[in-house]
Amino acid sequence: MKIVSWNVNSLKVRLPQVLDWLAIEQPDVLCLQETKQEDVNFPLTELNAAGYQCVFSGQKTYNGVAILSKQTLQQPTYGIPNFADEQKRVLAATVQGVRIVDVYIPNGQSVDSDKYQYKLAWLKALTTWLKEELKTYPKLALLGDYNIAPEDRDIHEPAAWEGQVLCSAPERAAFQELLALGLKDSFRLFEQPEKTYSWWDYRMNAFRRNRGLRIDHILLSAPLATACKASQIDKEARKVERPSDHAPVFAEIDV
DNA sequence: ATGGCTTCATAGTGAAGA
Repeated sequence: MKIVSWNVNSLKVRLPQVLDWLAIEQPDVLCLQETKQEDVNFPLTELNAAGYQCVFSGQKTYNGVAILSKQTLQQPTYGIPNFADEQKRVLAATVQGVRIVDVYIPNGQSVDSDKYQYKLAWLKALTTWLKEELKTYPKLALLGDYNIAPEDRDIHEPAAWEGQVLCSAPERAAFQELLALGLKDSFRLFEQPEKTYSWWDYRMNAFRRNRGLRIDHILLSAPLATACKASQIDKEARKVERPSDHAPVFAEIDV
């Protein structure tokens, strides 16, 4: 089972790229973030025609998540239960007995902002929920844009980013709390090239200079981590004309 | 250099992203 996370930064703008990419890569499951599209405008017809079932939760302008799957999507959940949030950032569904959780974790803007406090509270609510979810679904994959670079090796210039949002100690501690649930970072289960990132700023030729961060992740519960055969980041998708600023992140699991 | 670039909502600019 090939599962992928991709922050597309507007599904309206990126739909042709997503369709081209699906036709080539043929993942079993694709989790999208930042669709920035109300549900009434979701391109269901096009994606169904491409062979994918969909669940989606969107809003105008910001946020928005969707799960695309070749196989039947069951037991969909919208948002974090018992956590009031106007922002559409979470979707879960079961595919072939695997619980797929798609998250667009808040950016946080800067460590001294209200949005940063919202991010930390949000992460706490996510962790509390997943602890319960894992009891129901031992085979669980948490995919998405985490907006957290877990370690210095996930940053092109750690000194410049030290203590900044996406890299701060409380955010990294929150990431460790997710790992403490028994989840594994699929990317780090394997030997990886140095300086591999999943996001590059649109400005300052950041992609050409490989000035990036690894902030998109696929965490796997123990039974899935054991069954994981590969994980990589598809940098090619960032090279096309008018790309998303994020690249797709892959994990391949024997299920 | 507190900018750089892209998107959205909107009709000239501002917010937000990361």
